[in-house]
Amino acid sequence: MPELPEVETVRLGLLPILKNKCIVKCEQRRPDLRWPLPENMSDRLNGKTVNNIMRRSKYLLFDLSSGETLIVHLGMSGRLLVIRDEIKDVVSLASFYLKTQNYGKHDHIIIHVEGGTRIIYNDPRRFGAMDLFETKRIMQHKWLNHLGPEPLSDTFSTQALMKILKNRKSCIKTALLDQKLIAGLGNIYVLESLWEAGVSPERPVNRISKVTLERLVFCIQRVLRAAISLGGTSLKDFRQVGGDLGYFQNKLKVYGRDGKKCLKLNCSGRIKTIKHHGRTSFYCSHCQK
DNA sequence: CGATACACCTGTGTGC
DNA sequence: TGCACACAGGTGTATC
Repeated sequence: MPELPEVETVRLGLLPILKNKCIVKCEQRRPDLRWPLPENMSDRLNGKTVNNIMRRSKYLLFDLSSGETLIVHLGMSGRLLVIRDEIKDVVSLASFYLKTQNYGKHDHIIIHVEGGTRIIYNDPRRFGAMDLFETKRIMQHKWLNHLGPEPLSDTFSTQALMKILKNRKSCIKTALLDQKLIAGLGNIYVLESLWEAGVSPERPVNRISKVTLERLVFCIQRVLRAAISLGGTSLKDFRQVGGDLGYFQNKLKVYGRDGKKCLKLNCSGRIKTIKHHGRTSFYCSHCQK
């Protein structure tokens, strides 16, 4: 679910709350998410300060004062939510106690930060994952070491994309979803970018001109930037850290618009769906070639 | 190596 | 109302 813009939205939301703050307690309400949680996670987090929060692809990287980095992936349904507890008097102390007893079914990990703030990791499907790894070698971690360029960094360009796609035979949609070719795109933003660029998801990568690839690079970056600026896309599960929805779902041009009129200027087509490898593509066969 | 099928989970919506 | 089934933003692994 959360693609690059959603993960970046979470990062930006957590940064002012966690940067240079000390973790005072970590509650684990189950031993695993998609995989087992890191060994002794509580002990390795307690008393550590969050120096910074970075992002690589769809992974959040919490740089800790211990020399380790906490890696978090939200999977399909993961959320990080901030709860601010203000303990001022006896009444709030009582409500604080009540709230701590009142976690939801899928609140799996609760990180308490100095000052009474809690970060809750909630994930119904548990496709998310966490790990702790030495910060100095963080990019060698098995979840990160094969990732392609960040689409919003200067390592990504038409030249880079041409090189990445060279000698491939797959269709462009499959290629753009492949994290080792380009990092951070998922089903929504791949389809939005392809619509914007006028390229069919089924177009074989070896039959795309340089000019078209140039347009595609531009469209990918434009869509991602626009989505980040609106706090990501909330179709179902995604929330910003304060619980607010993102707003980019109101700007989607093809995703989820099956049977509706294509929004491209002067295009008379209708949005169709096709299945690739178990994943739905939305596109307009009239203006996407 | 590249492409594909499947697995991991729960919640929700649809059709009967 | 109940039940079966399809489907959902992701990604590692096994297989050819």
